[in-house]
Amino acid sequence: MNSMAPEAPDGALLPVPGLDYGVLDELLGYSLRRAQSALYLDFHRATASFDISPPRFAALVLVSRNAGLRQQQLAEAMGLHRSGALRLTDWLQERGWVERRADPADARAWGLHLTATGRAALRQLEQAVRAHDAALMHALGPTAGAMKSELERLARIANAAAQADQP
Amino acid sequence: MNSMAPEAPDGALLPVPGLDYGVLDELLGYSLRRAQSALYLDFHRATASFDISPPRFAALVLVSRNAGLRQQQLAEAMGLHRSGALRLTDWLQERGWVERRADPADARAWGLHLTATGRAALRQLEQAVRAHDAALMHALGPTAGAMKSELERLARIANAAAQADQP
DNA sequence: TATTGTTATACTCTATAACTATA
DNA sequence: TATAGTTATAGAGTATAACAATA
Repeated sequence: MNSMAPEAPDGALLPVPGLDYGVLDELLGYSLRRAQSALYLDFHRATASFDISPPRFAALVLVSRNAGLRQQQLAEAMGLHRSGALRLTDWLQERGWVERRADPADARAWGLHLTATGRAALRQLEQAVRAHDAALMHALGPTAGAMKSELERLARIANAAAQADQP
Repeated sequence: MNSMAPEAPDGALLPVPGLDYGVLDELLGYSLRRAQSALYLDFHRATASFDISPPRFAALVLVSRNAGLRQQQLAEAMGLHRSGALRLTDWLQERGWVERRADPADARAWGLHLTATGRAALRQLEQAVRAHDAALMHALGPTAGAMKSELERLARIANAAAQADQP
């Protein structure tokens, strides 16, 4: 294996015949985890020629579509602490894909911008990721669109539940 | 915050109004990621009084339902490298929830067993996790069962896609 | 030779805490 | 006083590689 991509799990999170999964088999959450694991492995396969990961890809897209984005905004968009957005930005900048420019409106902040190299990388990556996703939706068949909507609804429901007892 | 639970993400992976998500909004994979993020946060909230995480809970359930499980089998069931199963087992053993006993059939292997403390912890945890999951399924409404089946189908499809070009 | 487990190491992804500069 | 970013540190969750003991 000579890919430089981040380490993927060693194997699939598939039910092993003969093992008793107890409550796990009854949980919606565990089904979601199994699906997430499988999609992550396939994302990894589809982007194996790039040194990328889902959060790195998402950050690249967000910067490309929102030129001048600040690190704090990137953190909010990705559900991260600001220190996490900083590390992600460092990584993208080291690869020459993103640059920090002074923000004219606030001397504390950086505006993030794609470089020409970053735009070229994103063009290729986006094609690979779109193909990977389209293949999955095609294999799912006519219910794929409904599934995507239901996942969005589930995300809203679970976010509301998670925040219900936070201050 | 005085929970000892592992660090949860700082915030929700929710769409931020005014930001352009580009291709991300079109991807089934990103919808799944948003749902997974929200469920993870809610799992964390539901188990905040325990020092637990989804993989630790899954490992505890697997050991409880398959007494004498070997570390290698735990790794396979969870899609991990054997070194990951070792660390998970170390963690469960340090807390006194699981013990390693000599495997009578193979002197290289350990058989993993729940302790009385582990059984008591699992009883409480399983109750909290079941309640968390049932609340989500209830909020989803009559389509919840179908959603779970569709997630299982998606996992099978994506696993097949991921393995299609592996040797 | 192949398998089980261990040790040592490394990298990603996340956090917290204490700090600086600016608002 | 609050916010944007940085630095230093930590820990979970993964991996790889080299090793010992056993099959």
